[in-house]
Amino acid sequence: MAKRYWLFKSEPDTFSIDDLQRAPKGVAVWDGVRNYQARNMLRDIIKVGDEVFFYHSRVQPPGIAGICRVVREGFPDKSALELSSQYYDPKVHSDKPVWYAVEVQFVLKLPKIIPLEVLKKTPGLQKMMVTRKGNRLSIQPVTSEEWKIIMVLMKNYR
DNA sequence: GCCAACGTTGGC
DNA sequence: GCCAACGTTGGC
Repeated sequence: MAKRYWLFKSEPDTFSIDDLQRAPKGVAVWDGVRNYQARNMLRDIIKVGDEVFFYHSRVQPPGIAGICRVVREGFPDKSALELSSQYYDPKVHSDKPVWYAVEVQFVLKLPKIIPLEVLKKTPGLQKMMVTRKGNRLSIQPVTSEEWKIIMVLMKNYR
């Protein structure tokens, strides 16, 4: 099976690449995803070893902040059951999970974010979800071609 | 902080 | 099952 690549969005005020780097062993649960399309990818498609661009949204500038790797495949997102969690979902019961999480491990942090504006201008990246207007999906597939292009771009940001 | 774009909800 | 209303995302 060919290796898969992804882009995960996070608001750094909630969870940033620095938070991931500081976590024990650089490992953290990627939870709180409450969108069915993203859920399906977390539950069914994303596998251990897949590589992920860590994207910071709702900051200036938004863009790719680093890389992480999937170390645990889809499992029920417990935050949906926790009343105190901002991700609590009253329609979820423990015997029938609705939402799923994965675990990721820190790989690298870029000294400088690769801004969305640069991604938009880079040939070969115009079809990426993240560069398209109005896209809100927080878990996005990235093609191996796009991954390669961004890895080359990255040399200017480290 | 604004607001366009999108996903979800719920009345019918 | 349609679709208007609503809530959320996220760039700007």
